[in-house]
Amino acid sequence: MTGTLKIGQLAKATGLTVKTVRYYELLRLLEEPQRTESGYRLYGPKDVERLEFIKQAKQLGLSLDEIRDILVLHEQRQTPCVHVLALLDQKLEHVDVILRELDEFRTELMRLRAESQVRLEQLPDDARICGIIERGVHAKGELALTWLEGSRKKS
Amino acid sequence: MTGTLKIGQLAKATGLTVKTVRYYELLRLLEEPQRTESGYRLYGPKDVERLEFIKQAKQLGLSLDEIRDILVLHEQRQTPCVHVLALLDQKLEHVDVILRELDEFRTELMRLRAESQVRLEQLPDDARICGIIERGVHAKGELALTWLEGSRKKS
DNA sequence: GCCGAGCTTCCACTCGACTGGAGAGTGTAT
DNA sequence: ATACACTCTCCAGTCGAGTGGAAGCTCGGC
Repeated sequence: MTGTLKIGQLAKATGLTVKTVRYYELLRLLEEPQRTESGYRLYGPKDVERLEFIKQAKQLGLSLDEIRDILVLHEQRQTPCVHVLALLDQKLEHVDVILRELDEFRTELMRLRAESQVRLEQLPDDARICGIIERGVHAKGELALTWLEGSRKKS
Repeated sequence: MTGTLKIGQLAKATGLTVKTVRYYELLRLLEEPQRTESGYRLYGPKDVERLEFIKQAKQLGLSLDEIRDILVLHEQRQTPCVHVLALLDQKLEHVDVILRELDEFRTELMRLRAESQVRLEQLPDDARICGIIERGVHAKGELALTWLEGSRKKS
């Protein structure tokens, strides 16, 4: 119990925000911390470690739900590694599918782009709305598209 | 104005739901339709065409906002093709970045997986929480990860 | 005259991982 | 004594593209 940190210090130490730390507690990713008399949360090095773990796991593409499952296994003194390995295999498969679809989609976009540049010169203005789009896309890539949409939030 | 369709028929014709059609109207992707005396929406072939256009554009990874912009250009009798071409170039660049990051991430996952399987045999139980995760990830792939997260909704 | 399908509006909810802000209490430096 | 930073709880909002459902018209057939 050396080094009791208040939430702001914990946040700074881990590079998260105070809000995020409290949010993780709400989702039971962190155990309920000790409190001062006045109700301030107090944290120790184990909490720093735990948050670092969570950050790493997020980097691996695990959801907070999945991370909590791992943490629960750990609390029950089980070794979550086998579980984690299966999870990673799943992610890998997932990534493979997206990679394949995205590559196909890329090819499609390239094709469309190349074709359209020719067309812009040849037929300037007889398309209904926009000939480029109306020429359409033949790749299916349901999954990849969903992700591309999702990606807009950060771009 | 031949072939006036009610909303359900339009939906069936385009493979969308009634709800979605009304939603697109709300977002001003469709013009306000004519109504019957009793208030039912009435659509014509131009609307079918417009919805097909929207579907195609979505397949190309455009957002409803982007699609509306294109449609507005069209309504102002401008040719949106040049605009669209720029948009597609942007998408393409976007996809390229994701592809690169995702590939890097895949490599990282593979490495971790391979390493971990060795480790599972060698050191069954001395990790803090889960050695696999704690060995960490060295690829950065901020963008790719965001998308992987986004992808969970459909999986 | 009545049933059911289809239409209307309006409001709320979904998903995930937060973020923003109000209003109140606490801790510390001047 | 007071300013200011920090903390507390609680509620609501964000993003995008819809979906769900209630309450109430309307249309067509029997």
